[in-house]
Amino acid sequence: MVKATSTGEDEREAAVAPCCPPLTAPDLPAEDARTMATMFKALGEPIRVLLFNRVAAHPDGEVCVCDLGDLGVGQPTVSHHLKKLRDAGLVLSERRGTWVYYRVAPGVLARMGAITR
Amino acid sequence: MVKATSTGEDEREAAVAPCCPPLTAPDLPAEDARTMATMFKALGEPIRVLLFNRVAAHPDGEVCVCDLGDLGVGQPTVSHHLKKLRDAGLVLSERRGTWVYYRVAPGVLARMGAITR
DNA sequence: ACTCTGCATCGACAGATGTCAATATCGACT
DNA sequence: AGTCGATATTGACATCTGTCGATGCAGAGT
Repeated sequence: MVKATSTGEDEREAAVAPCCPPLTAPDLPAEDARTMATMFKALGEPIRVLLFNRVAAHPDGEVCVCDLGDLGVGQPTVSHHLKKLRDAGLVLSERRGTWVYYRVAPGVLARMGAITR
Repeated sequence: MVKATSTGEDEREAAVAPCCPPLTAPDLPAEDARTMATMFKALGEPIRVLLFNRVAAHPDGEVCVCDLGDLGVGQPTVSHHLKKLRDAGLVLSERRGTWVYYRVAPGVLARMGAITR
């Protein structure tokens, strides 16, 4: 039932919605600029880039948080960054028993690929 | 002679360099993560997305700063954001007489397109 | 030399952000 | 119920960031 860990309900960060003409098309609307900035901002941190990479590159399409410990920061910090990625709409999380799994939100990779198209 | 307005010489922001396997490839090196985060961070602001779009989408391949005034913030703020884009290696600037022109730095669009490849 | 115009820089300030230690929460298992 | 392990949340702190007004500076034109 993939409940997307409703944690970020009080975080109005304008998640990464349907979204956006290419960055190189004329007259990008201000609203699209905000949407794109939300996505870029979420990835504007080395640790979050690494986290997203671990999630996106995993063969199973998802990663257990318990496998994300070796990034040089503490557990609360990892959790904090995962929340940022969630609030930006880049990843979804699901609790299964003791562990929590993260996956890339649908459409995100496609939208990234469309940035320069 | 495109001098790239040497203003950002004291800003060690690790510009966007050659750079990087796709975000979706396994085991992204931490250094590449830092490089990519630099790029994302620079675009993690609505006004900078708009500025970059104005530059990237312009038919002449460059834009005069004098044509970037209608973004809802003051002139010093526009200048500040342009500097961020410069320091991140996303754009180059050149003074010609009274005006300053910005263009997308070579290779930047290609690297953006390669993010999901 | 003086003035004007375009853009960059400086100084200040409020608000956002990354980090950690401490604590809470949620499941699983006795 | 009670404990334990895995994540999330809270509170505090230092640092970073966006914005503005004021100022500096370079080129053009008089």
